[in-house]
Amino acid sequence: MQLHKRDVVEAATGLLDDYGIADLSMRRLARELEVSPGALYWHFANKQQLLGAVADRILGAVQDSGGDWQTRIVQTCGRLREALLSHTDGAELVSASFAAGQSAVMTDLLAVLAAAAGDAGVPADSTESTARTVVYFVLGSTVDEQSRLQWDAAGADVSAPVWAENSDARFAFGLRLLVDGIAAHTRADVQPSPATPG
Amino acid sequence: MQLHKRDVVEAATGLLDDYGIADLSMRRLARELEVSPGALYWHFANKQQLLGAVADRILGAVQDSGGDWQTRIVQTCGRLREALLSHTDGAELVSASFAAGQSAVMTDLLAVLAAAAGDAGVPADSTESTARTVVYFVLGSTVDEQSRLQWDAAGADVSAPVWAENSDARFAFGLRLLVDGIAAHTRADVQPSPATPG
DNA sequence: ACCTGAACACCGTTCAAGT
DNA sequence: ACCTGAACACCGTTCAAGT
Repeated sequence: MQLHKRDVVEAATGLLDDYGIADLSMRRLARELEVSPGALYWHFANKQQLLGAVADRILGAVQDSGGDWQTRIVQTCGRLREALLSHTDGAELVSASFAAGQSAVMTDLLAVLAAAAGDAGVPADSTESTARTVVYFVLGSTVDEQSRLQWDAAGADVSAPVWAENSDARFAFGLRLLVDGIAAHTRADVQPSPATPG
Repeated sequence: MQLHKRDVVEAATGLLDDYGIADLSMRRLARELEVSPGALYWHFANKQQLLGAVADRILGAVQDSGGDWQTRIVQTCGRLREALLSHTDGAELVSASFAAGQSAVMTDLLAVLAAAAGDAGVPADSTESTARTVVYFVLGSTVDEQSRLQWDAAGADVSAPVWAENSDARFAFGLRLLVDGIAAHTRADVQPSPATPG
């Protein structure tokens, strides 16, 4: 029967979960779907685009939450991290798709974070920089965390749980640094930086 | 004559500068050096390790600077960014090597930033998280900036200089957010976060 | 000690030709 | 419209054998 975009993305996600990003190749995916490699190129222009679709599938459940700007940022980032951690190499895949500009959901998330920054009082011409800074942190730290996690799982290291227990706290700390930075940059009564004129 | 590690790294850097990371393959590098592909594996265990050596070459000029903690962070990050931008796909290569734990210089930089955070008054058990958060920002934003830069250079887009003029400011803004966050987290007279007890 | 030659087991992508 | 078959131009890595 006919091959549909959704089947391809689903199979790709399965391959990712079971074998990791290194084994997620167009040829292997085609084999899994029992089609020829060329068939995939009828549905997707190239591998990057297909990976972008997988990224968006992974990020499906991450939407805007209510509350004040701090809550919105913290919740969005927390959900983003959870989504990445729930798939093998999820952080690496989404990170690459984001860098390649192939994830529509990441673009949406950027807008959500920028809006929160706006509500915090960040000047309009800096809300996107703010949002990107937050995203760089979440992606960077989660890639790190996940590579350690998976390395430990493979090696069956005894000291693994120690790392794992700290990773929540590490993430929360970095995120708070950013939220506090946004808050500081926004309060008129605090001079944010010695070099700032006015 | 004999092939030395340094010659290999130098040739790899040349290939990177001239053709980008996608064309920096072990086989192509071997061809450039007029040796067989297998020869490279006498000097380097694998491609990751070789890329790590290239990363460290790129980062050679980034050391610690004097001054107070804010100056040290800002200068270190500025030099890091400059080093990355001065090689084709430099940010992407160093980012990958950092994630793979193959860059000794990035480890040193992390220590420099952690020390600066300590001087700022960040508790000892959080200086590394702080340093990593800063590094995630520099790598993430510079990967972004460089991909836009190189895309514009390839397309000869007229609106390219507009982006370029803003990228210094965008980088400075994100970095200030982090520095302000560190400062806020450190001053006893400012309650960093509503949820913080004590 | 250092390198060659040749192999192994793969890649992404294209495209004429088929149904 | 959708897919096959086969090709093109590559990869990273290993390893017996040579010098």
